[in-house]
Amino acid sequence: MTNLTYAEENYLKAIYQLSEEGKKGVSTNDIAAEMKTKPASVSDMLRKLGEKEVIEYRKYYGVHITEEGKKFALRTIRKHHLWEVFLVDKLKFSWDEVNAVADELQHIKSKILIQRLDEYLGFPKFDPHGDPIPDEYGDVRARPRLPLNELSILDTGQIVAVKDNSSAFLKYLDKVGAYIGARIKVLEKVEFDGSIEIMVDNKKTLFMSKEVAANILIMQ
Amino acid sequence: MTNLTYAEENYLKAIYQLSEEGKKGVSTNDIAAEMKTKPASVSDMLRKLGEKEVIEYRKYYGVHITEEGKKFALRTIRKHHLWEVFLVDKLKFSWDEVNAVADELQHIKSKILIQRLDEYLGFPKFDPHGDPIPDEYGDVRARPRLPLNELSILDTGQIVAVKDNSSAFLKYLDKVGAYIGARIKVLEKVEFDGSIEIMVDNKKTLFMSKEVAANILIMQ
DNA sequence: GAATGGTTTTAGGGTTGTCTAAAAATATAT
DNA sequence: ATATATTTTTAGACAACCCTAAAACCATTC
Repeated sequence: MTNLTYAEENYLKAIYQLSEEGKKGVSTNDIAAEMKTKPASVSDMLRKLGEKEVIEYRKYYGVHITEEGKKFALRTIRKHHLWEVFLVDKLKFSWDEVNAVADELQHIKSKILIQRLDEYLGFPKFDPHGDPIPDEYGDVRARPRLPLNELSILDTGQIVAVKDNSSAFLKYLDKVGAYIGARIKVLEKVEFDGSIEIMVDNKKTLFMSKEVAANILIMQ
Repeated sequence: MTNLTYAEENYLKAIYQLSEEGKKGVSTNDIAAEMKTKPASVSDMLRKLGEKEVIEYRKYYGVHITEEGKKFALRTIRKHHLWEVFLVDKLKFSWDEVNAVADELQHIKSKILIQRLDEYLGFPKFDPHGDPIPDEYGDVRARPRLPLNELSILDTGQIVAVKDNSSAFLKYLDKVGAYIGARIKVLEKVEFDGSIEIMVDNKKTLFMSKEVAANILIMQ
């Protein structure tokens, strides 16, 4: 049975999360940014993770996580989220304080510990940020998805899918930067025509018609 | 402010505990046995801990922990014990399952986490094994001490001091292996003369008169 | 006061994970 | 399609730990 070090667990979790956002192969640079490390270090680690067959690694062509790798990543994510629930529900941490501590706690290896903790917390399905907690088998109870035009002002969420898969529509989304995985926030809704203004990834604002918004699915 | 790695924290905790037992300098071999590692690795680590001034290290002459080092060790011990209480009281672990998990949990760095955990557990003063938990400032609420002859059959404890400090008495204790720090268990009490039979360190049994037992102080 | 036995340290090497600097490969633009 | 820019990988080093084998040291004993 493959055993991963703390660092490997962290990398794998990051790779899984990045690949869930974009759905395509994940780049060395992205991983380096996410892990706050240098691309050279990432290359090194990718080689190791490739040898352990938790990722599929083709030099210069980014990374895909394997089924085995997903299991490991989801296990770490499950532990991270359960500890977050513990910190908020039991120890009265505020939701913005928990991430750093959970980053350490997520590596504790005892399986029975996590089972007991899960039970103690009442088998929670979502963490304090609303992210779903994978179950023991790595299954995730997905949050309901809403068309973007049904959100209210100041609502936030993440683009998880599109209804219209026409190439023209996807091309448009690509151009404006509204990719799958983007974090959005509704800044303005125009009553007259239903068009909205959103903030994408806390970086740039974007206007779109009601028709476009209706085809973008948001997970809150 | 000095920062210690996980391994350094583990060594320091072991050194502190060994030095509490024997009161003299701690030997490289003893540390290696305690840490389940090799003497050569210990030498390496002692050099590092010496540089960080948490121990006083004279080559070939064993080790003394410094005041600074004690603080670190007590902090780790406090965390270890608090997590043990959490595992037993909240997650329903049995007292013999907790040590391995607590060995991992004791390294989690967040100060506020430990404060909140302490509060959540009701500021416990003793861990599930009866060992006292150092407070935030490293102070330990000592357990009441009893003369060995006042224990009952099957009572357990640890030799923490002797009343009679005569060299003859200490020599005798040394010879029979009843050193400070030894774990004892009362196996038999003879009504007639008050003499008792005890198990020392789960290794060997020992008979002693009431007079001798009365001079040995036990912490339960 | 030398020889012996046990303990401790040094020397040298392996793994994990990080870095900088330079080389190699890919992507983009004219 | 070739030059340029960007991304990614390799090379070489370093720190933290651990190991084995050999050397150095200490404490006895004769």
